[in-house]
Amino acid sequence: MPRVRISDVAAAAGVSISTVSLVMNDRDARIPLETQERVRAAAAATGYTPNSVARGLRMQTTRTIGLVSDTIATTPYAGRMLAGAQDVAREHGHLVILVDTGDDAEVERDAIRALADHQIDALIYACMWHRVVDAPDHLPARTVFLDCRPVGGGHPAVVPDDRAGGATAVRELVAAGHRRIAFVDVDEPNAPIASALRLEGYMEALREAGIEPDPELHVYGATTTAKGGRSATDLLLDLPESRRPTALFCFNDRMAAGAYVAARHRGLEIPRDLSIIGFDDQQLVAAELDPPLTTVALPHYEMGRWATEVALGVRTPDDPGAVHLMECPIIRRDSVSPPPAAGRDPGRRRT
Amino acid sequence: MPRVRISDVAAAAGVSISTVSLVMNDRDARIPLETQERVRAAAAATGYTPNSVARGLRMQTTRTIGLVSDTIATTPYAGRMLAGAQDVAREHGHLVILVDTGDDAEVERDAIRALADHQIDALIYACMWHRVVDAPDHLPARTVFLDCRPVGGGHPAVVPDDRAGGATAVRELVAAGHRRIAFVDVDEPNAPIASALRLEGYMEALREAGIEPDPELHVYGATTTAKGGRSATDLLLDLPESRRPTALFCFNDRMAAGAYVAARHRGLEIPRDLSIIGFDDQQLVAAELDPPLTTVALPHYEMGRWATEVALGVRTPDDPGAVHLMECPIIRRDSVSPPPAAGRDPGRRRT
DNA sequence: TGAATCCGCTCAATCGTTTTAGCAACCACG
DNA sequence: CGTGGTTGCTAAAACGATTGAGCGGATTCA
Repeated sequence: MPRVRISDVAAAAGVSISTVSLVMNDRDARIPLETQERVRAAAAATGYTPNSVARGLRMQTTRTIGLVSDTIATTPYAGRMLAGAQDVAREHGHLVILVDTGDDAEVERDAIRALADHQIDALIYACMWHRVVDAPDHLPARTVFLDCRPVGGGHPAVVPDDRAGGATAVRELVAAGHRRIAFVDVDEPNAPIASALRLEGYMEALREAGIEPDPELHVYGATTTAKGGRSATDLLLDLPESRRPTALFCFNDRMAAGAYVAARHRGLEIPRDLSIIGFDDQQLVAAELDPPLTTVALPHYEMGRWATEVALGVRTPDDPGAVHLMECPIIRRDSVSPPPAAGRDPGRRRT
Repeated sequence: MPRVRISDVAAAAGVSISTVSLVMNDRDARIPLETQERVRAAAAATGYTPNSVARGLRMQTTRTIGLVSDTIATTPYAGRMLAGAQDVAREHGHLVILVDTGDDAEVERDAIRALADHQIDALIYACMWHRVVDAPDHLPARTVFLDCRPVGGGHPAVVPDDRAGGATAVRELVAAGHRRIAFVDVDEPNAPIASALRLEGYMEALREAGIEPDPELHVYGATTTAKGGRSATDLLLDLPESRRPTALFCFNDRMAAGAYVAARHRGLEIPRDLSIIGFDDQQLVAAELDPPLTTVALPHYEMGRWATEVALGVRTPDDPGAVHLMECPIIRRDSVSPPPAAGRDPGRRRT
């Protein structure tokens, strides 16, 4: 059976189409309550709900927002951004049209055009991880960048405060009493921008604590995977005992997982013999590690909310030109403890 | 600046709106090439692309599909289903409007209505994991179920073939020479339907191999997490040596990860002393485990494709009433080997 | 008493397309 | 020269809503 239209309601209520529209959107206070009741009753009886396409054409607003991303929806990393975006959209009666481009520029261009053709009210341009992007030319006026930042600026953007997050992580280790703190970094040809930022935070926190950074303690893995973390950690643990770190700040949780296996292979117990802190708070790895990993969370949900709120115009950035930095909170689990007492054998063998 | 409309193109080309529409959709062969060229040139010059909302109103098809799910997009488990759905949608010029309901029935109802109001061409009702669902009443005619199946039937549905997948896993272990194969199951109050199905497959493969199922080897964890897997595995490894299994088929990869830690705590080496096979092929866990886990993959991507293809009408199910079962392929990594030679000490200590 | 205001509603235009019916000019044919 | 068919295009009616202008009657006010 076909959808019921406003004309059906009008017929049922014995009034004109205009009247139905007026009462449904209560746009005209002059219509007496009795008539209003009649119209509402007819609408309810027929099960009428307005056709959003027709309304979209007339009103020039579709109550939809587009969200293009490289691979957010289809990879397990940043889904919480979507949750934030969707929640805000729902709260304001909007729907979100999602396109994952798989990082293909042509797909992306086509997608943005298709979205514009569909008259989306706003566009969110999102990345899976913090990047600075060379954004396409013809973006809608209402575009906001999520977890990335356009080279030229010109649109609101929100990214995690990786620098501050790095500092937070290192401060946590300092507070536990560590002085020899390593940074397990990544050495990819195009390392993520977060790498440099977290390093800055690391340096900052060391400086704050009056610790002289030891270049020897800044090591690199080839990739951001467990494998990369493991090989980098091996470098550290190969150091003579006195120069070895007592704590590791790993670029991310996966690398931290690799650090766990490197430590375990030498019979080191975490956190007794070695404290480890990660970054990202990836549930599947951080929470499942043994012991569960203390880490700094990427505020994906909050960033998704922020971006959508400004896209919808319900929030205005303090400084519309600037990139909004979102705080990365620390998630305390069980991989950090005070360093082994100086001079004590860190324990070659498990009991 | 406002969008360019078809009337702008018509003016630029010096023809009527009808003509422009006709050539853009090449709907009338009678228009001479010369005029066609002129129109196309004008369209290109002005940068015209048709307004999909207006077209949607006129054509009664919006070239969008709705995808409602419990929490697919926002959790790291089943994102590949989205990838499959999106790829098919894109291949056919469609956009997908995504709503994660967070399993809230009211949100779900509202979302389905909102999608219907937006005149989606088809609806995909998806779940994060294989379930049989009590689907809402007023679903669009074109609805297909993805990774779940409506109690009453009535719509096409696709789910993984968990039974066959379970059999595949166990056959792999049998082929490696194992005879004492345990099933590390889950004992949640409402255990996933996949649990019973994979058990069936387990039984089937044992029977096939002429192995008498040993009830002692069917153990339960409290949850589908690593913790659950670990405690269930402990039960198995507490068994006297002669009754202990040489291989574990774990309900999923996370439980398999738990089995790894249980084994490691007893100094058992995988796969030398104990073979382990998982289910789901969750990248973040299966591939990162040490050694990488052999597992049976959930065909998320293919299911997403299938569902979307039938939703779009480009594929017709062989039996439209039946639930389509999608094959679960085995992913061989390094956690399965032949059992330790009979009588040999399985090795209490690492070398 | 005449003008102004209010009441309760409806008319008709509009949003930007697609598509059917058909007009005017021309040609061919008997 | 009338008829019929083609060619090249256009007018106008949808699609389903929203909304400003307006209409006829009753009431109020000067």
